[in-house]
Amino acid sequence: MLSLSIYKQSWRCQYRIMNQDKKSGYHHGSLKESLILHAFNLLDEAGPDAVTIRAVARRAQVSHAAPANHFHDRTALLTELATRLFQMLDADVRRKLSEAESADRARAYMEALLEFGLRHPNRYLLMWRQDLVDWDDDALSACMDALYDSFVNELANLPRQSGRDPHTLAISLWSMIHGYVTLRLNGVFKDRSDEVSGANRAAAMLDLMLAQ
Amino acid sequence: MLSLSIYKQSWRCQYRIMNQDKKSGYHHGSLKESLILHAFNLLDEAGPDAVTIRAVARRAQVSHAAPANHFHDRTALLTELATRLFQMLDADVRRKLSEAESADRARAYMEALLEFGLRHPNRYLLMWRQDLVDWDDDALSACMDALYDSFVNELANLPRQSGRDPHTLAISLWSMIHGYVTLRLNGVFKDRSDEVSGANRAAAMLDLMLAQ
DNA sequence: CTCTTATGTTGTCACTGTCAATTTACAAGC
DNA sequence: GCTTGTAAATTGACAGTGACAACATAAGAG
Repeated sequence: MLSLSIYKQSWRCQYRIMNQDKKSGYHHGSLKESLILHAFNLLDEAGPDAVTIRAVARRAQVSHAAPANHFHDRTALLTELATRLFQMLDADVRRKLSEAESADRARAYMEALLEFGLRHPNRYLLMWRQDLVDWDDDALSACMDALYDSFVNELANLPRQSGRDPHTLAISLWSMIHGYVTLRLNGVFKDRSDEVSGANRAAAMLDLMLAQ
Repeated sequence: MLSLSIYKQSWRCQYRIMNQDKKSGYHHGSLKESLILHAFNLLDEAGPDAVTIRAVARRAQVSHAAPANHFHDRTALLTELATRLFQMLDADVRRKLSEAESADRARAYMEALLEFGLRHPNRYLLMWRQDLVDWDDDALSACMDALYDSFVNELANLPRQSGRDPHTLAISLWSMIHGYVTLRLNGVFKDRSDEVSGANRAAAMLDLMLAQ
């Protein structure tokens, strides 16, 4: 019976790997992750509004009510996506920080935020859609808090900015980058004032704020 | 016959005034304006998502398909709202400008934007919802352009900023205020760092940018 | 008075989120 | 091995949405 149990176990494992995305039988095996995967694809392809419960279920080749077992709400699904996106952003920040020289650590934060937004427009838009995402969710707000707190910390350690309130500086910088990305993704700067390279514009903006 | 025409004209006028919001007979009389009025009410009460064609039609006491005669789309209705909101914002800016001293004219712009956003959260959110509003609409983009251009103009005339690129300065300032308002409306700064008064925080942020 | 057009009406379709009732798979206890 | 319970999927339904089509009526022009 032991061997049987082991066999079952390994079969289950193989089943899960093989059916990462396909259903063979009544149960899916790893539906939750599959739903998230397809939700991200839909998000990237067609924006937050396209990420409907039923569309995601269709892509996972599963009935329209199946996702309810894993996500109570549509909001719950989108909040899960947003939480993971904040984690991805955090990873980007850490990568940039590890490469940055000590003087440019604050800049690395801002650049990570900017690049993330410009590289994945729909993902960035979802992260800040208050009406789609539950900001009271513990996991989500924990990710947000961690990101913000480490940024404030970085700014407080900046030698030249010692006289300034780090919160004011943090909120100013964050607001500026976030505002710029948001306006740009919304097409406001489309053809205005040769808005070719967001990175160049943002660099000039950061110069305005940091270098003095 | 001339007198008849005049009589008809005045009767029509009176009819329109009397039935600003009520229908008496088959035709409404001034449905388009009534729809816009109720759409603004819905927007203020419950946000952009609550402004559905059918909900607006119900409030105007009219059938669900009636609005189609005045707005081809839901997008068309929301674009009309956004256009008017940009005009209101423009009026606010002009009012603030007329009160401002010459040194603080750029600041007046930013304060108008900030106050508009914090005073009318749902209106502000709608104005920047790329997925709900048609940014290629001529009337809308004309309003946007006028607002931005006059702001750049104001910054270019600032004596102390003569060495800087006015576009970079304009985009930086606009992005910062827009980002701050957006993040604040989304509840990001809810209890973080004593975010009590948006005006105070914003004043400190503007000091960071302008006063040096 | 008649004809046209603008502005309403009802009805329908496909889609959505959410719920209820049902069916199946899996695991644990005997 | 068999039963039993629970997790995870199914179908079906409901109300709400935007959009369209077919139709009705009112207003105005000739």
